[in-house]
Amino acid sequence: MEKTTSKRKHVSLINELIQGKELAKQLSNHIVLCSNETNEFLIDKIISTYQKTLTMLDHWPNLEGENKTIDDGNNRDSHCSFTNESPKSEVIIKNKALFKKRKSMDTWKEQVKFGTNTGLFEGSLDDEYSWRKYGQKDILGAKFSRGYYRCTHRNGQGCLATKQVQRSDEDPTIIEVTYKGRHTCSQSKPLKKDFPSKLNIIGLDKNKLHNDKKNQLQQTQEASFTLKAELDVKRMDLEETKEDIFPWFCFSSPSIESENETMMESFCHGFIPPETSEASFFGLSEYQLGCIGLCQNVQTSESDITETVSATTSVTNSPILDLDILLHRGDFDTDFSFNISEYFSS
DNA sequence: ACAATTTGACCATG
DNA sequence: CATGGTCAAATTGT
Repeated sequence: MEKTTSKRKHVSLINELIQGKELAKQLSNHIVLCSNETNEFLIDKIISTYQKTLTMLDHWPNLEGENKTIDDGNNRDSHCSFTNESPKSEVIIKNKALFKKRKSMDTWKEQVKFGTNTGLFEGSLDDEYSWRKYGQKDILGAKFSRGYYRCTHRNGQGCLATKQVQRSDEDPTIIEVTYKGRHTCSQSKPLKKDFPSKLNIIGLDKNKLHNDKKNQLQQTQEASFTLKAELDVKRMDLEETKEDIFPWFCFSSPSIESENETMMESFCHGFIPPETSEASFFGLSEYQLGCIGLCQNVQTSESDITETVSATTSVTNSPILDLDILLHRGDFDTDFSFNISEYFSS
C-alpha cells in the first residue's frame, strides 16, 4: 500500500521533471521567435515546475537504491539525477544567464512571424512605444532595407531607446526587430489598458501612396501584412492580464487614401475614439474578441500557445480582419464592427 | 506652423 | 575603403 503511494509520488515526480524539461525546450524554441514576455512566462512556468519538484523531494522518504535516474525516454542527458547538477538546473541557469546577458547588453532582438507572405514590408511593428524613423539603409547582402527608429521622446525626455527593423531574407514573413537601450521616457511603462494605444504602421509610405497607384496596392498589402503581424505579436500578450486580452488595431495616421476618402477612415468610421483623433482603429466582432479572450485563461504550455495562434489565425480569416480581402474589395461592412471602447465600458 | 518621414551626406569602425 | 549607423535638410502631411 505504502509502496503504491510511493510509486505514485515517484511517477508524479517524474512527470513534473518531464514537464519542466518540455517547458525548457519550448522556451528554447521561443527565445528566437517570440517576445520577452513569452520567455518570462515560460521561465516562470519552469521555475514553478521545478519548485514543485523540489517540494516533493523534501517530503520524499527514501530514494536511496530506487531509480535515482529519471529519463523520460527522450533524455539525451543521461546524467539526469536528483542532484543540483541535474539538467533541469542547467536549463534554469542557462536561461537566467541568457536574460542577464541580454539585459546587461540592453540590446535584444525579437522576431515576428507573419501569418502571410503577401505584400511588401518596410516598416515597424507596434510595440506600444512611439518611435520616429530617422534613417533607412540598404544592407549589404540583404534583400530588404533596414529601418532605424528612435524614441519619439528622445529630445523631450532624453530617452535613448532605439530599434532597427528589418525583414528577414530567409523568411520574408519574419520581421527582425533589434532593440537597443531601454526606454527612460514616461511611456516606459505603457498602459495597455489605455486601449486603443497608438499603433504605428510605419511601413506605409505616404509619399508612394500619393504618387503611385501601383504602390498603393503594395501599401495596402503592407497594411494587411503589418496588421497580421500585430496579431501574431499580440498573441504573446494574451497571457498577462485581462487588460491584455484584446489586440488593438489602429493606425497612427490615415495613410491609405482612396479617391475620395481614405479606406481606413472609411473602414474605421464610427468607432474612432475621441481621445485619439489621429488614430483610427479596427473593431473586432464579439466572436473574434471572444475567440481571443478564451485563449487567455488557459495558457499553460506551448500547445496552448499554439491554440492561441490558431485562434488568432481564425481571426484573420474573419471578414473584419482579413485586410487582404477587405482592402482590395473595399466593401467594408461596419456591421461586423463595434466600438471597443463601449465594449470595455460595459 | 508644426510634426513626421525621406534620403543623401557624413562619421565611426574594422 | 566598405559598411552600418546617424544626422539633418528637404519634403510631405496635418
